[in-house]
Order: sequence, then C-alpha cells, then structure tokens
Amino acid sequence: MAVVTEETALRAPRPTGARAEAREQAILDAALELLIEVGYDRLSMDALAERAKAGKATIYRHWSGKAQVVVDAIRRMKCDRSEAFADTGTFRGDLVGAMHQVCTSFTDDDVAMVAGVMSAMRTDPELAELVRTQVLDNRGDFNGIIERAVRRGELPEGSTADLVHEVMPALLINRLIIHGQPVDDEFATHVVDDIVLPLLHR
Amino acid sequence: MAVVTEETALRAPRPTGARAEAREQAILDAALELLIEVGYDRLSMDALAERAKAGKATIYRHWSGKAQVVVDAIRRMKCDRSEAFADTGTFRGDLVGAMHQVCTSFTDDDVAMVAGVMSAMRTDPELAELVRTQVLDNRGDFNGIIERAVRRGELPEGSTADLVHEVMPALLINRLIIHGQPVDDEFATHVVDDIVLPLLHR
Amino acid sequence: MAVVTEETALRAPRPTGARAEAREQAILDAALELLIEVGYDRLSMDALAERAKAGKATIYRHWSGKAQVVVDAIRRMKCDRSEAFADTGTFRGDLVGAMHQVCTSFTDDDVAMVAGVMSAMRTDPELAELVRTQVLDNRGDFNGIIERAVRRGELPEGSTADLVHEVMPALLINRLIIHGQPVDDEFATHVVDDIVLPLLHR
Amino acid sequence: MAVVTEETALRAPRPTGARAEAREQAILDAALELLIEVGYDRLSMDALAERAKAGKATIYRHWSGKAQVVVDAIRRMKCDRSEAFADTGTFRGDLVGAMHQVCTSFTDDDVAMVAGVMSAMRTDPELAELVRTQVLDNRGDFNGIIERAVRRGELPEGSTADLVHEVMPALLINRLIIHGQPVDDEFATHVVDDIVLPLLHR
DNA sequence: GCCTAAACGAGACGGTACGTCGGGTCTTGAT
DNA sequence: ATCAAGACCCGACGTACCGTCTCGTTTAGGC
Repeated sequence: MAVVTEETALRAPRPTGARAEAREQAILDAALELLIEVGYDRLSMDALAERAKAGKATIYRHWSGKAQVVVDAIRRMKCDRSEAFADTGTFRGDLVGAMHQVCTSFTDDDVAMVAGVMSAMRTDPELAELVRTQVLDNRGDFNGIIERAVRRGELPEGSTADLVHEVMPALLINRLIIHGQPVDDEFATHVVDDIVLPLLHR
Repeated sequence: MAVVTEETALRAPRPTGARAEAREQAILDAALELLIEVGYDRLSMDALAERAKAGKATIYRHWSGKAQVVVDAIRRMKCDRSEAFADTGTFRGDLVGAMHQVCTSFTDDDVAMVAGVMSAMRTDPELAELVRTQVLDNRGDFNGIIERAVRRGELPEGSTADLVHEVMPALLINRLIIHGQPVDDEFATHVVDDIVLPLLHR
Repeated sequence: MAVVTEETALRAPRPTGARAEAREQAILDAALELLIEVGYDRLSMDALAERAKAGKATIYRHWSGKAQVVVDAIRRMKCDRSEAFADTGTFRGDLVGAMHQVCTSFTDDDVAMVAGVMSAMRTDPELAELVRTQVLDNRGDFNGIIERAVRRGELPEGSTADLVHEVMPALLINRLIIHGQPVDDEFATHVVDDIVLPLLHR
Repeated sequence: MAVVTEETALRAPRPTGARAEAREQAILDAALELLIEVGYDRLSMDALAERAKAGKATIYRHWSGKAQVVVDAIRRMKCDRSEAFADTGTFRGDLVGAMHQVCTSFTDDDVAMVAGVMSAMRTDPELAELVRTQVLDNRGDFNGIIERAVRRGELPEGSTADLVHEVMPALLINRLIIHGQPVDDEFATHVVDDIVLPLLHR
C-alpha cells in the first residue's frame, strides 16, 4: 500500500496538465543529474534551469526552493531497491548474501548525493526523511532472514531484525562517507561475523 | 548554501610567528562566536573578518575557505576533548559514563560543521582525515576502560576496544546527522546495553 | 589610483528594452552625482550600485568597468551649455561679457570631474573626445562676436575666432586645474585685454 | 641652473647617508622603469618594491605615497631640463629653438604622470606646486631670449617673458593632455608665429 | 479553427557573499 | 641600526548565485 505522505506543503500551488508534468519531469531529471555530478551545494538553480531547458520561473512555480526540488528529485528516484534476499540454507549464508547485495547496491552516485545533501538534511526534516527512507534504509528487509533463522532454530524465538537495521546502515554510512572506503566483500563478511552475528547470538 | 568549494589542500601555506598566531587565534575565536550565533551557512567571511578585526586577505592567507576556518576553529575548541574516562568500579558503569561523556561532548555546532564539510570530505582526504581524527574519533579512548575490565575479570584476556571504536562513532553519526536525533542518556545506555556489551561479551 | 584597466571594448554587449534603459539611466545619473561628489578615483562601484538602487551585476552587464560607466554618464550630461553671447555694442564689451559667462559656467564640479577623468582620457580616446566636446569646448561660440566686430569695423575682414577657441580654453584649464585658481572677473578682463585683443589686433 | 625649491615638506622625514641615497636611487630607477613599462595606474607599490629590491617600508620612509615617488622619479629624469636656450641670432629663431627644445622635453611619461596626479593636485596644493615647478614650468626660462631680443632691438624696452610663461605652458598642456596630440615642430612654429610673436609685438 | 489565458524559455534584476588585489602601515629577522 | 621581506587592515574589485520579475512565445481548451 502506498503510504502517501502529505507533500503539498513542500510545493507551491502548481499548474497541472500534460505539459506541466513534462516540465516537472525534465527538471527533476536534470536535478538528479546535477546532484550526482556536482553535489547539492554546487547545484545552482541557473545550471538546473539551463540543463532542464526550463526558465527559472518555471522551477520556482513548481517548488519553493532548491531543497524542495532536490527532495522531489530524490523522491522520484524511488526505484524499489528492497528486493527479497535469497535463502541460502544457513543464517550466516543469508546474512553474507544480503550484506553483499546491500553493499553492491550503493553506487558512488548514491554516496555523492547523500554526502551532498547531508548539510541540508539538518535543517530540512522532510529532505532528511526522504533520504533516509528512499536512499538509505530502503535497501533490504532483514526480517525474512531472521524469521528463516528462527524457523531453522539458528536464532531463539522472538529474535528481531531491529538491531541489524540500526547498526548496519550506520556502519555502511560511516565507512562510505566518513571514511571514504568501499563496502566490499571483506567489509561485508567482517560486519556479519564480527558484529551482526555476535549481536544476535548474545 | 554554498558550503564548500573544492579544495585539495586543507590550508594554504601559512605564515608563522607570534603575530600570525595572534591573528589566527583572533580569527578562530571570531569564527566560533559567529558559528554559534548565526550558524555555518549564514557565517559570512566579511562578517568574520570584521568581527576578528582582520582583513579578508589575512583569513585567506591562513585558510583556503570557510569550511577550513570553521574546521580549525572547532578543532581548537575541543583540543582537550579526549579526557580520560573515570573509573566507576564496574565495566558497565565505566561504559555508561564514557558514553555519556562522549555524547554530551557533541554540540549542535559540531554536527552542523561535520554535515557542512561532509561533501567536501569525499574529495578532500586531508579534510576528511582531519575531521575524523579531530572531531569525530578524538572523543575518548576506550582502551583504558577495556583494560580495567580485563583486570577486574569482567572481560577475557586479549579484549580490545577496536570494535567499540568502530561501531560507536558510526552509531553516533548515524543518529546525529542521518536521523537528526539527540544523543541523550537514553541513547547512551541503549548503545551500551544493547550493542557494546553484547559485542564484547560474545 | 587605478583609474583605468585595459579595455578594448567601451561597453559590454548590453541588454535592450525599456526596463534596461530605465536602469541604465538611473545608473548613469548616480554615476554623475558620485563623480561630482567624490571624484573619479573615489567613485566605487559598490557606492554606485547602492546609489542607483541597482545590483553590481547589472552595472557590469551594461558596462565593462568603471571608466566605461563614467564615459557614458558624461556623454549623457550633454546639456547644451553653448548659449549665445549678448551684444554689448563694442567688441571688448562683448568679449568681457562672453568671458564672464564662460568663466562662471565652470562649476567646481566640472573642474573636479575633468581633473578626475583626465588620466583616463589619455588611454580612452572616446572619453577624451566626450569630455572635450561636452564639457570643455561646448561653452560658447565666439564666432558671433567676431562677426559683429568685423561688421562694426573693429576687426579686419576675414578675422576668425580660431585663435580664441584655441587659446582661451587652454588658459582656463591651466588656471583652474593646474594652478587651482578661480576664473574670476579679474582673470576674465586680463585674458581679454592682455591676450585675446592683442592676438586679434596684431 | 637647477632651481631647487623647498621640497622636503612633500616627503616624510627621511634618513640620510650613503646607503639611504643608494636605496633612493634604486627605487626611483625602478619607478621610472615601471612607469614606462606599465604606466602610472598599473604601477603598484608591491611591484615597485620588488623591482627595486626594497621593502615597501623603505619606500614609505622616503616618500609619502605613490604619486610622490613617481613625481620624484620623473624629476630626477629631467633634473637638467632647464638648459639655457641657444642664441640663434634672431628673436624668432631663438623662440622656435626654445619651443622645440621645450616640446621635445615632454615625454609620454611626463604627460601620463601629470594626468595621473592631476586629480590629486586639486586637493594637495603642495603636490600641485611641485608638479608645476618641477615638471611643467621648469622647462626653460624665456627671459634670456627676451633680453637678447630687447638688446637686438627686436622688442621694445621693458618687454618681459611673463605672457610667454603664462600662455605657452597652458597651450602645451591643453594639447598634450586635453587633446592628446603631440607637441611637434609644426605645433611649435604655430605657437611661435601665431601666438607668442603677435602677443609680444602688439 | 480561431482566441484567449495560462504556462513557458529566456534572462535581467536587486541583493548578498565570494575570493582577489592594491595601497599604506607595522613587525621580524638577518646583515 | 637599518633594511628586505612580507604580514597586516582596509576597502574596492568583478563574479556567482539566489529568488523575483518582466518580457515575448508557445500551447491548450472553450468558443
């Protein structure tokens, strides 16, 4: 079920119609491109207008400012990345596979975009929420893996994925953005063996 | 917003001498004041120069841009952050005390600054290193706590603080910047009880 | 001093239209005011923008630099100062009256302005031409006086005002700018009796 | 003969001695070089100090500003400008020779310098006096020519050079600075035949 | 199939801040 | 003790970007 959050507040009263939507899409596409290319801070409205072959007034007719365009652009980016994780037969196998899947789903563009938008997130809760839900957290649901492990008897009854969902994204972000290091297979197995499994097997 | 212009070197080749240091200190003091008064985004170099009774050229002689001045200013603010953690008699007590100490050491300005320079960190390894070592990681050394716990017999021989130093900063950053939530006592005890202790007691 | 930066083109490619012209006029008006008030050297683009209630970018969109704005401002100043000289009945009377008229037409502002742009005139022929024709030479036509004198028989047939137009402005400029002395009635009669009349009566 | 007017007032209290004079000369030489190479406006004190291998403080110890250094530099260039005018045997010959001598003594640098300091002359009477006496008027004394002409009987007893000294510099300045035209031989003979001689022969 | 009104591109505008440059003053270290 | 070297304050420079505001020009939709 689509959880439609209230989104009109973010946007100016806007035109409707086929043309309007075409312009909107062109602008959002350009915004995403620029966001990835130069980052949030150096994304200028002039450049955005030029890239989208749109007038600046058109942009401001649709959104009330830069943050809002970018928010919308990121929201449109919502290809559902949350694919199901494969069943490998063992809990650790499932975890390693899932971690690998999550890690490889992060592109450099993702990281650049998140880093670029991070400062704006502090003052724009809606942007922050969007980035979290659409870009960061939406990478996979570990609940299925946990449930399978419980069924197999590898984890005690009542085990949840909460801690995984709390710790794992933090570790990824920390490594990708703060330390600027890749999230490769070595990292994935390290996280699984040294952190996730101990936490769940305590 | 215009937070960070791309800069490879963190600081320009800078003058030395007593006068230079006096100016540097005056500028950094003014930077801190302004940072607190108006925030990073609205901190203008003109205002900084005026507040510090310095010429803008002097600022740019010492630093290559706004982000760098602010990083330096904050570094000076917390040069003594890495205080020893008190011995409370128990391992958990030590951890909770240390976590509390670390958490309260993070001001809003710290978070704003880190968020502001985050995008620049991706392309400026020196800046990244500086922020990591001076602002993020330099909050406290948990090795003493671990050693005490080993001596008390609360932890097995050979236990190290490595995992703590890997996981804890990531959790803090994630909460502060990504989720925009405060790192309060509740969070501190949660991290200690649900994550750090299980990890070390596996 | 920094009077003139090298510029091949007098003006930047400029916008057209009613709005543009209104801004242009406001800027040129402000430029003239400031030119008179503080002189060319101390006329800053910031002050000009503020006075004209214009953004600096607007000024630079229309002109490529300070010299060019001032050139244009002076060009627009072309109120025709060349009034006819009264017929007093005698050649000397006409001359003294005309000299008085010319002398009193020079305000301190004129002198300040000419002195201010003099250095720029050397490298900017168009500015030089403008200042000459609009500010210096345009003070009065002595031909009528000469013709009347010829008709009265006070001067031989074929007398022209050429020498007057050559010598008199030079003397005025010399006295006003080089010697910084006023062009008062005493000076006027001195010029007429000791220089102009002898030259024409040779 | 060099008419040394009081000139210390224009300059800061200055050191004396062999080294001081050596520095002074080096600075003035460099000033002249730069004046010729880049002109007055783009002659920067930094460049001057570097060229002269002198500290800027040394320059400001000797002179009170850019205009003064340049004035001094040019003065040194033409300390012997006021040569006696040759006796050609006739009054007109003397005049033409003298005018030629005076005209050719004006270099482009002279004109640039005078134009450059002209605005300052209006508010700095001392500078004005210096420029007038050292650069403009000090080009030659016509009194000897007049005296010779009186002795020859070409001029009446009691003739003075006053009018020549009043009119001629004004014409030169007018032509050089206002009209930006050269003072060549044609101009020299024109001034002599059409203006100076008629004025003296009235 | 026009005709009007909205939406559009293009980009000028007032502002704010940027980072640089040059003039004139002041400090430091070497000679 | 003097000087080169150059850091310093000040203030102007010319540029970039923001968000607003005209301009003419499409483009729909109601007649």
